[in-house]
Amino acid sequence: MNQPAFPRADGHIIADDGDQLHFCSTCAFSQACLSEGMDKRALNDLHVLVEHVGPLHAGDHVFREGDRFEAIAAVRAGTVKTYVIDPDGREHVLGFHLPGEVIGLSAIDGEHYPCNAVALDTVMLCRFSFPKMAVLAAKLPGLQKHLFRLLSRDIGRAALLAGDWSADRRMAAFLIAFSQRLAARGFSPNRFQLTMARTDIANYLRLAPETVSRVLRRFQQDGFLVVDRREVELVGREHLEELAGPVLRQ
Amino acid sequence: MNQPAFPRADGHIIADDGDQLHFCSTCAFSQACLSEGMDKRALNDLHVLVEHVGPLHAGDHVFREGDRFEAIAAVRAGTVKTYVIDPDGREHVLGFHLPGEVIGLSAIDGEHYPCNAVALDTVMLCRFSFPKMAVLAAKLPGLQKHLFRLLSRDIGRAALLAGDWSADRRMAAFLIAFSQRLAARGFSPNRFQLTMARTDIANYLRLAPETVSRVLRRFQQDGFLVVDRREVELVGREHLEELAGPVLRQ
DNA sequence: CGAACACTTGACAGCCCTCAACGTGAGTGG
DNA sequence: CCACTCACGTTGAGGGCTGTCAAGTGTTCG
Repeated sequence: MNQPAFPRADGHIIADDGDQLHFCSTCAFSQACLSEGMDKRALNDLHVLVEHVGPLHAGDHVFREGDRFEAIAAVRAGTVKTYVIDPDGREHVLGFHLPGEVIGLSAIDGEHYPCNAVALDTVMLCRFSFPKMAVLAAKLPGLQKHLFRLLSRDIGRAALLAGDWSADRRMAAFLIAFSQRLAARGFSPNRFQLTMARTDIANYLRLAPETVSRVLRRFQQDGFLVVDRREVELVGREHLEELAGPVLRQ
Repeated sequence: MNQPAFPRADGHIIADDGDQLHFCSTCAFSQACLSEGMDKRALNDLHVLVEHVGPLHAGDHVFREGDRFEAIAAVRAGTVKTYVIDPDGREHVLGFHLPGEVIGLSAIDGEHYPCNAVALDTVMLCRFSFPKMAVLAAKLPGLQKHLFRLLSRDIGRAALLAGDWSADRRMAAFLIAFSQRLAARGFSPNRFQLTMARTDIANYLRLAPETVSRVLRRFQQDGFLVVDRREVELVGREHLEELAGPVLRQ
């Protein structure tokens, strides 16, 4: 029996709400814990740490730069953008976080969050006190290993888009990576909604919004992509993958 | 009594060699362990994991992309460069690792190292089996916490140079960050040797080698810097820090 | 001493940013 | 229902930063 803890977010990507005895199926931790053969008691230890948060609405902040770091959170539904504002007032987008992904990891080293996290649409979160989770990780090798891997993965991910790639390659890499992450959660890989504004994509890819617009138009003219406002369809996926290959190292 | 396990690397930055009972004073782990009040037995547990490696010479690889991941390593002396080669044969430098810093963390998520690591000069390492270290981390909360922080720190560091900064800002940020890291290990902050080639700096900063050369020349003309081959002196440190500020978020 | 390599310097071009104007769609209030 | 507003997105013109290409200089090492 599934007893939602919060109202369902209409029209937004969400898998399930979990309940008192089960984790959300898309939870960043459930897989790790189940596959590591945790016993029921151990699983329950982790489960009681979960604090469901939400729904947050577009523009609501999950945390702000400088807030005291206490918890990491797994996105359960919606999209979260992490960003910083530089001294000139320019926004730098650090990442977009989809259901099943974890935010707040970069705050572990320090007392405070080093960036802002804002909901781009209706967002539901599973919040975990990090100190408590660390204590539990010492008792559950599977959980510890999973945390290490999550952290390690983000190091590699951050290095990805850091290369000096052309606007075309960066845009293609963004689309392919977004598609792959959606597919991993069971959503359609070739037709999906971009939940963020062009400006956000631009600030993430280190491009001007105008350049994002122009590249998307050219992709469409060349027949790789169909764009309708924020909805995209990857028609010529092979070509996009070829462009993205060097960036994503695939 | 200090009984070196390996010949000292002449002329290269090195603090001490550690011995059977003590860690190297610059070791990435010793601080954490000591400050967490580990008992002697615990400290010894960690100590027996250490495997001293070296000396490696310029051009020797610590590991190569695709090698099976087994261990992380703390640099004890010298400089290690991590890099990947893209399909077009271009080299992308992911980072430079100075004494006291740890390499291999990005490999934790996966069976194999995702990049190459090569010695730029004479390098000494302390090698730690990661599986064994993880087991120990479950017993030593201080060690676990330290590992989490090391990983978290690298996420933030990777995001730093990812921004779209001018060549001047990137170069200044590189110099200031390098200086700060040297200073943290007790070396001179304002006069030091760049242990890597201009091309390496360029591949790290996503610039052409010619641009690196031109920016350094201009910095010198403007009186912020004195450059003699690979030796640099930060004369106008304030101005460099001002340039680097937005990049380093300081 | 010669060769290979690292580095520097200059000329030129191209990618992408900036600036500006316009189009478009969603939400709002009359 | 419609006009209005405003944010978002698109399109065009022009320029600047930095990459590319080429040549020359300096240094190291066999």
